[in-house]
Amino acid sequence: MKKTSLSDIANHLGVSKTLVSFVLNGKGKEFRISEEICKRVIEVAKEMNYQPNRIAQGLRTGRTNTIGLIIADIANPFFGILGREIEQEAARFGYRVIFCSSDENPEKSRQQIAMLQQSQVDGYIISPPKNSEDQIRSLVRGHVPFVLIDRYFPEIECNHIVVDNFDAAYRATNHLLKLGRKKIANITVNLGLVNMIQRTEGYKQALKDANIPIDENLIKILPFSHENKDVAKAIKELVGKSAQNRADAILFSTSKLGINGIESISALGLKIPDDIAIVSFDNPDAYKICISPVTVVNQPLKEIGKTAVQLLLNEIKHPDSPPKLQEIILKTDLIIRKSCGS
Amino acid sequence: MKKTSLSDIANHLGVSKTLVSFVLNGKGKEFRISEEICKRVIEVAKEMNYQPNRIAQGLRTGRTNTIGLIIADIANPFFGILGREIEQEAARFGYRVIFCSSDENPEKSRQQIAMLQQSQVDGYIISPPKNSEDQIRSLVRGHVPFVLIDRYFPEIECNHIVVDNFDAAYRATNHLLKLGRKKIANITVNLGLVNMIQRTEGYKQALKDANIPIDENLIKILPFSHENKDVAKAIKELVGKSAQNRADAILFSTSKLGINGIESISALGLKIPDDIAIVSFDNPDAYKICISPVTVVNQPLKEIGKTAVQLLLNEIKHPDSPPKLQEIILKTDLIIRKSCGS
DNA sequence: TATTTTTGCTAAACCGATTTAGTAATTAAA
DNA sequence: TTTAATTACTAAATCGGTTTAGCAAAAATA
Repeated sequence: MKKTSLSDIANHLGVSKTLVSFVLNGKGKEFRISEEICKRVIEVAKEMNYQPNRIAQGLRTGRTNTIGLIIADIANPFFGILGREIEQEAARFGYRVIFCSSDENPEKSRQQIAMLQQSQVDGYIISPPKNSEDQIRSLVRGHVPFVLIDRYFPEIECNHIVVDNFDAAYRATNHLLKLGRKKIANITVNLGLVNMIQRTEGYKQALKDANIPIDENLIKILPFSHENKDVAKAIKELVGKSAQNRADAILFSTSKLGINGIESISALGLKIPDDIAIVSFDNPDAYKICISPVTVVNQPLKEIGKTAVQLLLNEIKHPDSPPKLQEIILKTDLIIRKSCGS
Repeated sequence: MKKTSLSDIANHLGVSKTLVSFVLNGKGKEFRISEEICKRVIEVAKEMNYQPNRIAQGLRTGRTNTIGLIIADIANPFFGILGREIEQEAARFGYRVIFCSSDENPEKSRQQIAMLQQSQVDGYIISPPKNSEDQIRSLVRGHVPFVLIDRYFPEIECNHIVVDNFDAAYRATNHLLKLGRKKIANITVNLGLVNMIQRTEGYKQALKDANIPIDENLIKILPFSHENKDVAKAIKELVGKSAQNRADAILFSTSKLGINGIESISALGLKIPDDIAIVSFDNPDAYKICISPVTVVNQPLKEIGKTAVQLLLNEIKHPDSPPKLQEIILKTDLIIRKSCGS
């Protein structure tokens, strides 16, 4: 019942384990092992159900065929779908993925990077939390292959794959403007990361270009660890009875905000889109079946995941090639449903 | 910039790497290394930013502190949340998790188990697809630590953690009966696994106990890889205009079915709960904000995940203890919202 | 004083693969 | 016939740790 090792096969055939290793790595020709022996080795390996010990392999070669993935939270469908794509693409190339949820906590991500480093992963795909710049910089210094996704730090030169958040928010806001909305609010979260900031910037620019003055009261930046009640409060301030400058539309910067927001809007007895129009980033199932299906900024998750893996594997395979770093900015698409009226 | 190894520390201090290993493993006392040297070693290890090579450690000790997780699809929030709990609990005990999505495909799960075996994982947490009995049996034969979650094979004796699906469906159906529904349908999926079968059994039993004859036309078993249109067809047959024996309630056995189902119901212009009441398994966000928030069978995902890890680690730590296998059956709770009327 | 025990430490084997350097036997070339 | 080249293979080092067995010096005991 014990596992079969290279030596077991070698002993069984009366040859050296060197030979067995060569053959099973497809280097039989290269090292001119006779056809006959090659065949026997492969045969016996199958018979004895030989499974190479990747840990031993990894120790010797320095490559583990494993990549480390650090995202905010795998339970969040946004990262769930992204994680799935990454897992799938990695598997295509024979790579395993160790998943880590950092909860946007830089201390956690620091520990996770250390853990992954000890595990000798070949590279990292990271969605870095606020205040993790030093961690990323130390990866750069260590010449460790890695790719950032979803966000990045403008001051650190490194591979990253993100969407054009400015453009996405601009277009979403414009969509609301075109449908006649004038008092457009933005509910976002204080992540302190470029992606969120750019969303609000895009929103502002669209208003500016439409000659609508920006009303800071219509921009609600919630604390990172916001709960339902925080969103409810923001909604009340924007569209509640006592709101002075009632909003007629809301752009939600995340789907978590949007889902909570819709709950609050319903609780206030308001109708979407009649009383209030909404657009949200991300495209969870919830938006397809809710009271009034939600118009969303859809991110190309499949492409982000695939590209991240490909970029990373390219780095891994060419460790000392000229460091032509890649900044990939993908476009989003606006899926128009019923939440903005027509 | 090269990584620090045990030998580096040893050389730097002019001691043996044996000593350094002892000290850093907290065995200084046990092997009576002098206080002074212990202190120096720890000091220097920190100074040189020593990170143990877990791969080398794993090779020697035979334990990698890694567990393999095989689920249907990490992009599915049900498994996303479960995966998250497992990752978190594993991390508490210093374990990493390699995530694999099998897509309910036994060939994929077979490959994934082989891959994980080669990676020398210490144990497995598996949500086994249909027709993977042989794979599970071979784990049993190999005395490999593992725990099944969400489903299991009644004919294979092994650790598993599931919910009482029969009871859950029974109670959900009863809830509909108490609210006066008579023609209750069940839309489920042909996974061929006990969990789904028991849901339909619980549903049937509740009807029997209420002296309502079972109408097989009201039970729609969709193919595993069902799409929106399959659900739409089933819905049409149950509540469409030309339906002869119109259903007045539906129990959805998964949230994927339920979400698609609600879309179809809306498309037909029917109102929930007036025209049709619904109850669904699982508790995705979507159900909280949809037209009429959905009454659901909520599974204790946190507990399933935590318990699975604890059970597994217990197995891993006591490899040859009496194999007192655990069959853990957790209760679900019915969260009552508005989709059944009142 | 001689012997035993304890203290503080190290050498070397080992885990299971890869890889470098090399060797004996055969064949080809000079 | 001698030398060179080729063929078919192997021994041993290596990766970075852990672990077993053991050794020299000091301390304790007889």
